[in-house]
Amino acid sequence: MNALFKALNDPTRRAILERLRGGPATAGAIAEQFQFSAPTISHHLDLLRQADLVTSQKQGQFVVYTLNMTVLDELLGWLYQFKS
Amino acid sequence: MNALFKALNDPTRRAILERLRGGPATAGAIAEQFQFSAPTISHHLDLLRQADLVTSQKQGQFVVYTLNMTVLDELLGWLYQFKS
DNA sequence: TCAATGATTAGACAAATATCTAAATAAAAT
DNA sequence: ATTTTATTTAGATATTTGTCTAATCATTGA
Repeated sequence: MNALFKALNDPTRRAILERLRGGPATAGAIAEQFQFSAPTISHHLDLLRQADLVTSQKQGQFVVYTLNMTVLDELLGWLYQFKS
Repeated sequence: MNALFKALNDPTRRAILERLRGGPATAGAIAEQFQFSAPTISHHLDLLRQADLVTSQKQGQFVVYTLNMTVLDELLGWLYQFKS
């Protein structure tokens, strides 16, 4: 839960998640979208993976990142306790 | 949105929100629940208020904090874009 | 085999964060 | 009036965080 909130507490990482809503993408393709350096984006992707918000598969020299929606259920569950 | 995620990115603040689920409470009553100093809790309450997750009313020398659930809808809305 | 490409790791640094103690403010009680 | 109680503000400090450049690793292509 800590890693989840931590991962979401950054606009760049949230933008990456929104980008992945449109389908999986390589680290490089994701990085192109932002003004930050590739290592910076790589670090953001690492934090997203630590939170289990994304998964990564190596395909040749590329690394493909995919959104993992299941962990969001945990968050939704936490939020729903406040709705009532 | 930034202030919201920032406010949620701390276990103490999340515990404060859960505490307020049981009803409004004074700053002192909230602080008693934790090992941190009163100023520290006051600061956490300030961040929660900045995110509009709580409201505060002064009652005599006390300050009563109340959970504000409406802002959570914004968060739920953001999350739901990923559910489908 | 060697060079190029995609990505991560390592290390540095400035900015933000969580905490504390001490001081200030404000209301209540003596 | 003075003291006590509730809370916040101010200032300090150690830790965490986001970013960068340089270096490394791994795969592909010449």
